[in-house]
Amino acid sequence: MLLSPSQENYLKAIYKLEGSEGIATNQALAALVQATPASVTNMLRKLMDAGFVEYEAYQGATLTSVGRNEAVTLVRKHRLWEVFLVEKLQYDWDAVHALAEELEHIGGDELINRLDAFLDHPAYDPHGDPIPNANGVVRVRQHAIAANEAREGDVFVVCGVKDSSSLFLRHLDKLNIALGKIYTLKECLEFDRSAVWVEQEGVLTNVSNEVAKNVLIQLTNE
Amino acid sequence: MLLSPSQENYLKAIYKLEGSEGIATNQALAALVQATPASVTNMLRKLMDAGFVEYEAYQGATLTSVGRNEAVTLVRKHRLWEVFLVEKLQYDWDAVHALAEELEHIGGDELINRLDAFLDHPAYDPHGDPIPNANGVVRVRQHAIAANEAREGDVFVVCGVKDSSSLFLRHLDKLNIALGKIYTLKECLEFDRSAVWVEQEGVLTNVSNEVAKNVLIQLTNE
DNA sequence: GCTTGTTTTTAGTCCAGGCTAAAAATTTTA
DNA sequence: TAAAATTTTTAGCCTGGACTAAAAACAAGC
Repeated sequence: MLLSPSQENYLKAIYKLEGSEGIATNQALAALVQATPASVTNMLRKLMDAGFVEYEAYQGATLTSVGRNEAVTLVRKHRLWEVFLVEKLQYDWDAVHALAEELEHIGGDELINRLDAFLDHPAYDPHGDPIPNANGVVRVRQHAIAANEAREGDVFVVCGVKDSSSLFLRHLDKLNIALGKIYTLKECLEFDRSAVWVEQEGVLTNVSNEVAKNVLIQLTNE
Repeated sequence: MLLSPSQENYLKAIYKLEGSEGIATNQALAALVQATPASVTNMLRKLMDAGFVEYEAYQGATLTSVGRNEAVTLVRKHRLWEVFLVEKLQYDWDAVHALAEELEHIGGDELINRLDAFLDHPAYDPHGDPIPNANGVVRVRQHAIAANEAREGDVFVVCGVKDSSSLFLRHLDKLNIALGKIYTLKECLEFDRSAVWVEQEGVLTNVSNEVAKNVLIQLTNE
C-alpha cells in the first residue's frame, strides 16, 4: 500500500511523539501536523485500517512495526536530503528543513540508497541528528548531554542541537558555535546562569543558559 | 500564485503540444496528463482564471507568457534533475524520467539554481535535450537531423533521441549506441532501409530504419 | 460522586481534482 | 449542405484531506 505525503507526515509525527512522550495524543499530533484534532481522528482511522497504526478511541496512537519502518525510512530520507543540501548545494544549516520536508516524499528505497552512497553514508545530518541506515537501524548518539549540564573545567565537543529552528541556528552562527568544535567551560556565571566557553585558540564565548540547554555536547574523557 | 503539481503538469503538457502542434487540443492534453477530456476542460478554466493559459471553448489552449515561463522552468528543473540522477547517482538514462517528474515539483528558483551550479551548468540532459538557462532561454540544438536522413559516407555524432521511452533507450544500449559517439554511415541497405554504421574503432552496427528515425545526429563538416 | 473543564469524536461542509454519461459544438463525409 | 462522426463541454458524482460546531468521553476537584 502506498502512502500519500500527508499520511507520511502523520507517521513521522507519531514516531516523534512516541520517542518523546511514549504515545501520540490527538492534540499533540494536531499541533505537529498543523491540523485540527478532528482531522487527526479522521486520519488515524485510515492509518489504522491500512495497518500502520495501533489506535483506540480516546487512547492515543502508536505505530505498528510496519508503520515504524515507514517512519524511520522517512527520517532517513529527510536527513540524507539535508546532508545533500548542505554539503553539495551549500545551503546554510538553518535553511534546509523545509526543502527536505518536500524531498523526503519522493521516490523509494532505490533513490535514497543511491543518495546515501553518493554522500558516502553519512552518520549524522547537518544538525547532528543520527541518520538511520538502510535497514532502519537508528544509531543512538552516545553520551550526549545538554551543554547546560557541563561543569567548570569540562572539555567537550558540540555534537548536536535540540532546537533546530532557523532562529536558534542562526543565533549559534552569530556566536560562532558549530558542530564539531571543541570548548573548555571556563566559568559559570551565577547571576544569569550563563557560561563562558573558551575555544582551543583562546577565543571566549558567553553562552546563555537558554542557548546551552539547546546545545548537545559530548564530554571529552581527559 | 502557487501552482499544484497537477497544474504544473498541465502547463508542461500545453508547452509540449504548442511546440509540436502549435496549439494544445483538449484530447491531446488528456492523453498527455493521463486524464479524461472533461477533467482537462475543468483544469483549463482554472489555469485561465489564474492567468497562465489563453483558452476559448472548443478552440484549444495556449500559454500566456507567465504560463510559458512556468513551463520552461519546469522543463529546466526536470532536465537538471535528470542530469543529477545519471551523473551523480549513477542511474541508467532510461530510468530517470519518472523520478525527475516527481522532483521537478519541489522547491523554487533557489534550489534549482544551486543544483545547476552544483552540476556545473550542464547544457544538455542525459537524452541530449537542451536545458533552458536560469532566464528561461532555451538554447536550440543546431543542425540536428534524424539519423535516417544521413547518406552513405556521412560522418556524424549522435546528439539526441526523439523517443525517450525506456524501451527505446535500452534498445540503444544493446546496440551500444550512446550520445557523443561518432559514426560513419557505411552502407544503406535497400531491402529493409536499415543502415550499417561504423565506429571509429571499426566496429559495425546494423541500425534499423525505425531506430534511425528516433536518433538525432549532427553531421560532421569533414 | 457530581460538576467542571479538557480532550476526543461525530456530523456535516468544503475544495481540489479526478470521474461518467449525456448534451452541445465542431468537423468530416457523402 | 445535411447526416454522421468526433470532439468538447456540461452536469452531477466521488474521494482525500482538510475544516467547524456540537456531542460525547474522560479527568479532576470539591
